[in-house]
This record gives sequence, C-alpha cells and structure tokens, in this order.
Amino acid sequence: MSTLGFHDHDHDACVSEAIRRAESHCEDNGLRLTPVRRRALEVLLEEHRALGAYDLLAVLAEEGLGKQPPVAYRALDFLVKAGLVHKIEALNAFIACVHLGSDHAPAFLICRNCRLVAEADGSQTPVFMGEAARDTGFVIEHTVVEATGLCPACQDAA
Amino acid sequence: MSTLGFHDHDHDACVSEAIRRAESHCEDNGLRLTPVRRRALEVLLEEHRALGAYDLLAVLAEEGLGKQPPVAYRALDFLVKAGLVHKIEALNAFIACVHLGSDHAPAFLICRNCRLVAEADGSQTPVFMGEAARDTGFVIEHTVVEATGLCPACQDAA
DNA sequence: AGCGCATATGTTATAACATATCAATACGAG
DNA sequence: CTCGTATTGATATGTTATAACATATGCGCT
Repeated sequence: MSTLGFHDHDHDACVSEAIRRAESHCEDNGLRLTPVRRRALEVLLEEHRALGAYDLLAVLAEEGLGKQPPVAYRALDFLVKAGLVHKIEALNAFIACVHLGSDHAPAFLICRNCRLVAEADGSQTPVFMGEAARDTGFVIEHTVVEATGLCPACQDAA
Repeated sequence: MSTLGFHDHDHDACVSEAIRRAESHCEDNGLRLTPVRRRALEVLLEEHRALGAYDLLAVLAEEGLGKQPPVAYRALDFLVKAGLVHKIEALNAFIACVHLGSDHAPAFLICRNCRLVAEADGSQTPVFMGEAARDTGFVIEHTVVEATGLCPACQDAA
C-alpha cells in the first residue's frame, strides 16, 4: 500500500478518479451522493490535508450550498459512514479516502505543522488489538491508528 | 501486559499505589505535583473511565480548587506531559495511566457506551508505522492507537 | 394522480471542548 | 534578597459538535 500524500502525483486525475469511484460505490450500495455531499467530497479530495468541518463549511457557504454547521456535519457523517472520508481524531478534522473500495483499516501519518496526511496500511492493528480484546471479551467495532510528527517539507523548514 | 479495566481488582490499592508512584516520578524528574494536579490525577484514577475536561473541572470546582476551564486544562496538560495521564482522542477525554514508569506506546480499548477504557500494549505500532514513515522521510513524534467498541457488560445490557 | 413513508435539508439554538491573554503570586537558584 | 521561572487567578473568546424541530424531496404503492 502506498503512502500517498508526501509524493508527487497527478492530482487532477487522482481527484476525478476518486469521484468516479465514489459515484459507482454509492450507486452499487443504494446511497445518494447528493450535490452537497458530492461537493464536500471534492473539496476534501482537492487537498491531501485534513480539513476541519468549519473549513469545509466555509467553502460550501461561499458556493451557496448551506451555511449552518449541520450542513457540513451531515455531509461528513454520510461520507464517513460510506467509507469515502476518514476522520482524523488527533486533529478533529477530516480527509478524503484515497483508495476506496477495500474494506480497510487505515493508519495515518499526520504532519502537525501543515496537516498533510498520508494514509498507510493499518491492517495489522486489528490483529494485535484483537488479542487483547479476546482476553477480555471486548468487541472491537472501529480502530484508530494515527502517528503525528513532521513531514519532510516541514522538517526542512524548521 | 494486562488489560486492566474490565477485570475486578483492588481499586483503592490501585489508586494509592499509582499516586505514590506519581509522587516519586515527579520528585525524580523535578516536576511539581501541586494540589490541583494531584487532585486531578486522583479523580481520574478513581475511575477507569475517560473523563472530559469539564467533568474533571466540575469535581475540582466543588472542592474549591478552581472553576475556570484553564484550571482543568493546565492540570491535564501537565499530567499528560508527565506521562501520568493519556488523552483518548476518540472521545476528547482523559484517563489516568495505570502503569507508569515504562516509556510506553499505549493502545486503548474504549467502550463507546460506558466510556470504560482498558490500556493494552501498543508497542508494536511504532514498528509497522515506522516502516511507512521511513519510506517517506516522515518523523513520528507520537502515536495514537484506539479501538472503540463494546465492553462485556455493555454487550450484555444490549 | 394521490398517498404514505423514508431520507434529506433548512434553521435556530446551544452544548461541549479548548485556548489566548494578562495580572498576580509563589518558588527556587544564585 | 532579588531575579527569573513556574504556577495560579480571572475574563473572554475561539473552535468543534449536536439537539431539536420544521420543511421539502424522492419513491414505491394503490
């Protein structure tokens, strides 16, 4: 799995490809990618940075798509539940998923300075967490794996 | 490592032992465990649940130790930096560390219903995260590993 | 078409979490 | 004792998130 985000890549293609996949994913699963939801996803895809709900709301408001907090939070809830967006708990912020489709357990590398986020493979997490859980009868529903630090560019700047 | 929190144990001893260890830890490191900080730690230790900063503040306020948010946040910042308390990012809440001393990378099992939290071993996280980080030049400063779900008691209740 | 149900949006208000700032005080090293 | 640093007190504000209720839209069914 790649750690896309700190590497150069064809970003326009990356965005439009992701949108297309999101559309077919919603179609396949009977989910409705309404204008606000679709635009919210686009805004997040245009960055590889985590955006706060109010950052997103500001963009939506400019475009007349709604100006109250619930507009942003509803769109984000939908996108997160659909697996199209991840919440970065360490920042209380959100980032578009860059490799939709797989039922994945993501792990994130998060730059505390520029909020650039790379999505890595966290598939090993449920394995070792699962051991502890089994011992106690705990049932895991969701895992969060986040590493914060400095990306290469921000190390150079400092 | 244990997953203390979902098991019965001698809680009074667990608390007083932890306080004693915190005292010597602070002494050894030139840190000042002032009355507010000490009481904040006690309050957190008395639960194995995550408490919000304002939950803590309410207790401190009752006892005349301060009633403004910065009182709670300053105490929590100190305790987190000292390694005596962990922040649970998924809940924006805080929990006392139950095995102080070791320079540890904790992993948490968090009940979304009762907020009971068990601290497990997350030492494998930096290993596999480290690989992804090395590939990109990212420097990890801190890791968050949290699994949310239902504890045995809350499964039974449901 | 008209009805009924589920989903989605609009809107107001407020809850919950967190920090900036500045003044006052306590503490320890020299 | 005095200087510098750490801590506390206090006010205000910033940021993130949800509750609650009204309205509108989409869609299957008769």
